[in-house]
Amino acid sequence: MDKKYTIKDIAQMAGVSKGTVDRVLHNRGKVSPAALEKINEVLNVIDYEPNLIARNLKNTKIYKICVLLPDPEIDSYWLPCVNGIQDAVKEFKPYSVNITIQYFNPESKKSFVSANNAVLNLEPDAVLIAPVFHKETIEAVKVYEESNVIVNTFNNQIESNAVKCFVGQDLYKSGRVAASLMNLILSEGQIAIVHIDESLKNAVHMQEKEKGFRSYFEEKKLNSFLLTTLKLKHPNVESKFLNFLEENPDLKGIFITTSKAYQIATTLSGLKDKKIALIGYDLIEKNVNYLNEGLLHFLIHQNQKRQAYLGVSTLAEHFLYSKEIPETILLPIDIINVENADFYIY
Amino acid sequence: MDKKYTIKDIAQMAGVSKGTVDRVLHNRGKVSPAALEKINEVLNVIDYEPNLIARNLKNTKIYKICVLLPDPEIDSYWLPCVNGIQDAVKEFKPYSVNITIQYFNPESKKSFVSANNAVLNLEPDAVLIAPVFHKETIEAVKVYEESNVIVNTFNNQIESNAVKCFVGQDLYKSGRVAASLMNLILSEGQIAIVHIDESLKNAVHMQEKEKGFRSYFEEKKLNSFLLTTLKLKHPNVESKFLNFLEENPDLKGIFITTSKAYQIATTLSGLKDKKIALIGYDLIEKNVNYLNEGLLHFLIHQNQKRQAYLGVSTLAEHFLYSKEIPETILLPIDIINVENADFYIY
DNA sequence: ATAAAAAATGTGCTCGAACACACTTAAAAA
DNA sequence: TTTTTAAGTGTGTTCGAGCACATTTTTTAT
Repeated sequence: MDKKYTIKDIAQMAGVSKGTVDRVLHNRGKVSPAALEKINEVLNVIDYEPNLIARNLKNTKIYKICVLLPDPEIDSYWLPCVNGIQDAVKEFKPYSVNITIQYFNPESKKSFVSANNAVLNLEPDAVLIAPVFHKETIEAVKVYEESNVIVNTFNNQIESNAVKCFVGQDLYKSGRVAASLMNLILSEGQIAIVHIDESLKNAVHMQEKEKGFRSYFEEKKLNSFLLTTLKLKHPNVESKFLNFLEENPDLKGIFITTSKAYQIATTLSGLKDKKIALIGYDLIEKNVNYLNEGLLHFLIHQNQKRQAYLGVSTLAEHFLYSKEIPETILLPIDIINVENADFYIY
Repeated sequence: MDKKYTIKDIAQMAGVSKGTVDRVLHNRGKVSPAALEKINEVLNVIDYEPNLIARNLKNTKIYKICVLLPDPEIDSYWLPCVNGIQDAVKEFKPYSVNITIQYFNPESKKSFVSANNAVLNLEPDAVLIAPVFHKETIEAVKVYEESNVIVNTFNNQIESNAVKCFVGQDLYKSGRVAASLMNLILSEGQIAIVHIDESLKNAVHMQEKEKGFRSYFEEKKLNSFLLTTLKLKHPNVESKFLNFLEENPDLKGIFITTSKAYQIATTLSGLKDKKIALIGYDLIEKNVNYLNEGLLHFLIHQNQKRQAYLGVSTLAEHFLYSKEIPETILLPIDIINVENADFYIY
């Protein structure tokens, strides 16, 4: 019943040679109707599963997968991704899949373009892109498509049907999750939605989260809340935020749409009298520290490590085992507080 | 640089035959110091990774893994586990690993014992047990050890160093997580810790959760809360609970330590005037429905599906790729509310 | 010095799928 | 009927690791 049948077994049972069986299995034609029927009869009775091990043995091609990632030394947000990729590298090392990372400067479009050119020169079979620059990515993807290179993206979504698969999170929903948590901590008052970012690369990202956040309060008709949006940019994050605090002395909660919640927490830790609910994103060390201190109340885990890992592993498994690549992989929106954070940090 | 070296390559480089290289790689002895040195020199320079595909090709042994699981038709709690196992079955079908499930009646120790005997007759290479019956499991594990069968457990932990690996959750911590959420919904009042179970099989399980729950309030010195424990057993869950409600009219919150939170929610849905915070376990359909209705506030996801999957997949990968089996795999304590539940339901 | 034993080394086959190529049989054309 | 072409079928090799066995070299004993 659970015996593993081989092509040779089938050939024997059908009274033909393994070559003929092979032709039937792969629709290579050149098979007489009589032989076809005999073989199909056998195939209908038994449950043939080709031995993937043997199939791949013959395949000496080394598949090349390139990952385009912002340099984590410039923006440490991307560090977990490197770990995720390295996990995949380790996993697929014994197989004929070669994974390389190409870093670029997340503040320089030029750097992104030249990184793409470098990748193209490596003639990869597939690439995984963190599409920080929208327009430039669209163009790069076009070139990859012409060269028959499979493209996966992660973290940020871009609209292009040349992209095979996107790994990420439903940002709108994650904003709603944040809102539901905020509504649990507070029952009324002013809440600020704060966008902190050096560049405005994540504009769409942050907007989606804000939309989701606001939708929750609107839908539930929670009129006792007042939502205010605040944009902060690199050199003067703290000063501008302090201004905002002075102008809004009754602020009760802050939803930070990026991983920079720790910056707000740092500022607030200097003001002892303020008791403000903070919800942010990502389990980076500084955030977790403030979680432990009780200044940060919730973090939403975007699990970039797993995003990056899944981005390449689906590609590798596609090449190795001809697994299908799903169009989108949406990771769960993990709710983290001080009590369960440990289990999400690797 | 990233070329894949084969044993033949190494043999050629070292000026010996592949047989000798093989002996060195596997410490099979019978190698002259001169040859050993030459080969080691080559191995130090290049980065040899044996081709696992080729290695496993020759290995025609079909590994047998048996899963001992309570019949999900008797207790639907175990249904997700079946799905997890079936995922693993699908994944490893093309390889020489055979996974079978042996069901037993979770209310009958006799059934568990006979299931173990049936499994033993199949002469498995490894088993994964849901150790519902503590004493019986310990004894069964002893027998498996004597027959050199690897034993993994999941869901419940048992103390036996004959068990190779446990997959589960930190129950104490999960109780603390529940407490932290309760403390967010309520700021004072009486909270009931409710243990619901047909049999008292999960005694340790539930106790650990209660300990964790209580520890949170004790540690934070939250004296405005009053914690009460309530045990409910099958035939008269509702009546006893209604009694309890009458005797404790000021009850503000309930923490249900099993997956039966929906039973409490059902009863409460009949009493319109009560507004009680509910936190329970497991994303079973009935619970999720009450989550959507707003009667249940939080669920803690124990992810039995993944527990079962990991339980067998670590075994399969151990056999196929000689991966190490970790001693314990602790799954994260996922916090679920109505906003993020979708992403955890498969 | 020669035979016997031991140690070291090399050869060749296996696993299952895939595919090139050789071969046989049947059908169509001369 | 014979030749040519096409259709159908079978054989043999490859992939890399692993291991049995044959062969060669070295060491030890007689």
